[in-house]
Amino acid sequence: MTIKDVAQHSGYAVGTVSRVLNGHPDVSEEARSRILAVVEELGFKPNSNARHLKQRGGNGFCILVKGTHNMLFMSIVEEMQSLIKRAGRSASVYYLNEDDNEVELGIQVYHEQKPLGILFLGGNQDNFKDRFTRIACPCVLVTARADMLGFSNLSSVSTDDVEGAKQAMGALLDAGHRKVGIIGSDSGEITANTGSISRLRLLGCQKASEKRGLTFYPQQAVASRYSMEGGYQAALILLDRYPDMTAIFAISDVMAIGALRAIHDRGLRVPEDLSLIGYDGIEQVDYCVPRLSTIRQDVEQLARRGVDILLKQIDGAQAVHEIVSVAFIQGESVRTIRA
Amino acid sequence: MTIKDVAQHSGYAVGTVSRVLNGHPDVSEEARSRILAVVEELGFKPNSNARHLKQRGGNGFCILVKGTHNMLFMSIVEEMQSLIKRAGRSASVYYLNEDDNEVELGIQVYHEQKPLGILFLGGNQDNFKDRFTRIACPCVLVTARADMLGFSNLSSVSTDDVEGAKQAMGALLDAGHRKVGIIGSDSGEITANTGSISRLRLLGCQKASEKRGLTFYPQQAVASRYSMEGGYQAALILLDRYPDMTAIFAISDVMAIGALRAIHDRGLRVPEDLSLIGYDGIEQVDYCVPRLSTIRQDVEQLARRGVDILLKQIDGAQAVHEIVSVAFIQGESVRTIRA
DNA sequence: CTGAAAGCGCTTACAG
DNA sequence: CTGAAAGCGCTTACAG
Repeated sequence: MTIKDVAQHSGYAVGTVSRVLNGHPDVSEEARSRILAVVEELGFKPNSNARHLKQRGGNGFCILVKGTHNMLFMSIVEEMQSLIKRAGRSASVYYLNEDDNEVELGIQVYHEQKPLGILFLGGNQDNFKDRFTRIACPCVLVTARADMLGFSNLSSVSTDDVEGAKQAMGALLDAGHRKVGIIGSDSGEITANTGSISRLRLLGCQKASEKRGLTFYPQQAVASRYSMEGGYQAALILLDRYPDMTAIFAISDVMAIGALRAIHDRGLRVPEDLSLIGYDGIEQVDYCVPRLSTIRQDVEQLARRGVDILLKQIDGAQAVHEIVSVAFIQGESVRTIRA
Repeated sequence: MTIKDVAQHSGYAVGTVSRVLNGHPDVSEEARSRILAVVEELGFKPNSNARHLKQRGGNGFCILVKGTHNMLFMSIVEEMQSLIKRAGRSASVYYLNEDDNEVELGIQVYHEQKPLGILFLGGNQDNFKDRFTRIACPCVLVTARADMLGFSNLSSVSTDDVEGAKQAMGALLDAGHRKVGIIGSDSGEITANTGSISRLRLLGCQKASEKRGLTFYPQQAVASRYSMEGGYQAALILLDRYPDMTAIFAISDVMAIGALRAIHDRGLRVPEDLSLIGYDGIEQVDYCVPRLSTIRQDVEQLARRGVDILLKQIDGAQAVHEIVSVAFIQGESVRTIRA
């Protein structure tokens, strides 16, 4: 069943059928209705491979998600899909592991699907630096910054990780905590010149401390994967290492949830014995006992701005770099202690 | 950058390049290495549209996931992706809401991508009954049954929902509970002739009760969405309705997690005041306080069998219908009470 | 407004 | 083992 059959059945040439199918204006009403009738009758569906071969490229978006168990990303994907649908386009989603290279997958997808644009949820600066030049379609990196990468076809929408962590750490410090353990994901040098989210958040911790005239020791931080199990293990390490610790800041909620259980398993209680604060604002924190305090990333904004910017870029706009604000969410997991 | 460029640079004809690219055996080692070197050097990527045009259809799989926040499905998808990759194929994933029609999306995807096969994670019998005939490629429905649907290109891999629920309910009854509330998703008639997972699980509850000479009242069950919030609200309703209830069985873990918080908010404790058991075996139950007892669905088996069956079907095998066993996982959320 | 024809980038019999 | 050529199903200048 091809366009040729439709041509035959309708008495028109394949070119005319193609024009009707693509809604070109220069076709007679008669031809249009006759052909459409045949299409309907035969149940004809155009072969998209053939179509795209000529049109050089697909008409959908790709969303590459780094981290298969990341609840925050899940929510963003969901939101993005409905936005993309509303814009009359389609999207296919690819997942990859935290440790895999999203840019390599991007290159592959770019060539296989020839998408209109790609949305990266999460990403590592180094991967982009190395190989992103291989991707020539409009792209947006979401939740991580890309401004200092300087690619003309790569925008970014991120949250202010330094500020968010500053707020989280600040909340603990202001509640009187002085011995704060941190569950991070990366124990490299703390600097703003790197895109590592973990480091940016550690930098926020440092700033919050210094602002209050306190010293921040990078050694307070333990590395962990972005998972409940990772948080669980990291919390155990912290508990062993710092017996006088009174609070933990986990740089993601899933880690915090793991930590919550670890603390419980050590016979301690949150917040009575130990305060705990997470980061991300995933739905699940509201169902924890105690409800976790956290820094909420605005899922809706991240999704909306990401899709919006990509759409504009496809229409020829320049790459832009936006930062979406974060908000402190008060839970039940932080106790105020007296000096 | 096309296969033609590679041919030119390597000094071979396009046909030979194509054969190398596709791993055909009848190429000299010399040609192979020379061509591969050029491919590498030029960074050539074949145009999959052109490739598929000839091959009549895509070479990848599609995974349609019903429910964007379903942790169980997330895990299955993850597992499937690595299996598909290992089989030398690719997969793109599409998410749709719990209430949307997966078969309609399937039809769309079927025409747009011409996939080798489609994996449905979750699905509603009625949707399949109505429109599945429009999909002509091999398909597998995972976690729901399709045996009584009788489509020749639709296999299924499911778990024994009746048996699983029977075990869950049985565990509560054997622990001495007599007033058991149920959080389901569907309040229709309980029968085995429907594919509704909720109803099958309710049927399991009924069987567990009757086996012990107890009467089961469908009114014990309250409907809920498959979400934490749904479970939270449903638990509140149950708590109001059955003040003498001593246990709750939620037919999914996410519902159970919501219920856990609801019970806490009513000033009750699990398992001291109320026992609780979930279903699915998602990772998160292990980090709850208390750790939730649940029925574990074998994610790995579901994924492995699903992909396997699809692969075989693509090679011409008939549709099959398999059932993967479930296991009771002992947590800390069920208390034994004396009569 | 419509048709005939070239061409998209690849695969695959068919010769040799 | 390799090349030349036909053809996959569609789109789109180019004529008319």
